[in-house]
Amino acid sequence: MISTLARRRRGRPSLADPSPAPDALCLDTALTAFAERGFEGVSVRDIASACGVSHSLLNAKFGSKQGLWAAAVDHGMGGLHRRMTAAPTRLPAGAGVEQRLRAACIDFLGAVADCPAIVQLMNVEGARASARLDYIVETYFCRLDWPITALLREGRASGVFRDVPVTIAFTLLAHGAGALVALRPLIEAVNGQLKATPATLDQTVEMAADMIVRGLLA
Amino acid sequence: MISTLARRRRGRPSLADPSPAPDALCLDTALTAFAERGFEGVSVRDIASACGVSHSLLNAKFGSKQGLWAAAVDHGMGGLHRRMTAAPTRLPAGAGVEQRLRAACIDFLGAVADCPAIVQLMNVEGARASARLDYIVETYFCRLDWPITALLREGRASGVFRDVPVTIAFTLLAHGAGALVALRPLIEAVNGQLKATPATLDQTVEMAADMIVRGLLA
DNA sequence: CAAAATAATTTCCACTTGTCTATTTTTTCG
DNA sequence: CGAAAAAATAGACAAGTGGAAATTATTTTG
Repeated sequence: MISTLARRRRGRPSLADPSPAPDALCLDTALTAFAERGFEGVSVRDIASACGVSHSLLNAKFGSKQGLWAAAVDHGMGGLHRRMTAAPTRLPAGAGVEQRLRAACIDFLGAVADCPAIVQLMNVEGARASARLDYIVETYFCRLDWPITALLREGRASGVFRDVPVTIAFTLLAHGAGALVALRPLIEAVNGQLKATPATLDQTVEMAADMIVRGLLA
Repeated sequence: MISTLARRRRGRPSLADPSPAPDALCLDTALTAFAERGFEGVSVRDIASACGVSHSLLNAKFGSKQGLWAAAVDHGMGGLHRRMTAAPTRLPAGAGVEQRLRAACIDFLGAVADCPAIVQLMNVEGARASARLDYIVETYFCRLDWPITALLREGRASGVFRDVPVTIAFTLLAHGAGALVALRPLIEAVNGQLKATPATLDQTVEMAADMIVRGLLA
């Protein structure tokens, strides 16, 4: 099944022309659509018209709807992973693991706020077993080598954090605090139609990160 | 829009025959399907054949696909709300708000584990604004009068908990800890294919509830 | 028991879906 | 230039969709 999902782009790379821009637009559009409405709730034609191309082009480029989905997930996951491993917030030298985890959580939630689709996608695909879920997990969650999980392990090993499994702490962060920024339509509706400003969003992110770190302290 | 979603069941109550059982089966099936695959990803025919009736019967009983969705949500929300307000875990007399909140969280997560569809549904519908999201929020989240939110307010007022908005704490519980039991396909895949036993599930629930309560303590 | 009313199914319709096969447009480079 | 190659589009197809009417089965009622 994975091979089916991984096999895409049947055309040829076109040595001279890279032209990555329109592709990225299509993949962003596709990822958002798949994340918000679920795989079966999106049509290739919707995505195509949303970024101004014909549906046949998407099928030609990515082989199938599944191929388009996999390419979109790769695109989004790649961006998130790159951002999470590349730009850690500056901290005073010798900052403890507690302080570093807090900063990493805030970084992570900022990245999710900029691209909520990944969390939304995990919410949608994680609800039931499928070849797509297997693809995501095997491709991106087998080696949970993100900075945050490393910090969780470090803090646990050094006795600063209590003995909480990494999966639990990470899920609380990604799906709990993540929901605060990835499910903004829901949060804003519950909070009474008042749109969240960047300032209140930052405040929310800090509070949520704080709650998680405090919940871990020994 | 709400009137459209709320209007359903055009037939007549049939004075002699209550026959609620098949209806409940259909609504359970529908709720699970809508939660796992999203509104547009489910066909009325799928739901109908899954519970052994014709698709026209569902349309006749609930007016439309939207009506079926609203009825399924009402059914599931009603069940959860009833369970949450009716059966609090027995606690030693004079238990503090911290202990009561921990018990309430565990109760809540147990209810979610028994009916993951509600959390899954909020994950799916909360990702983008829609008439359906408005219906849910206006019908069930305007008055957040669940035991848990009352405890959050009580603990905050009495100074036992820090000054964390109820929305943040509740979201961390419902979507973070909730994901641990509602997104079990994802969690089990990440944890390496080992199916969660009831015992490990209880352990997970307790740890997650513990983390949230600790995160709130002043 | 027939007649009326209700419940449920079958049938139909206009429309959308994914995928495949032409066809047309654009680019490349001798 | 201008032909070969590639990119993009248009069109066709069977399968599936929500909805509503037509039809059959079942129950209620006088």
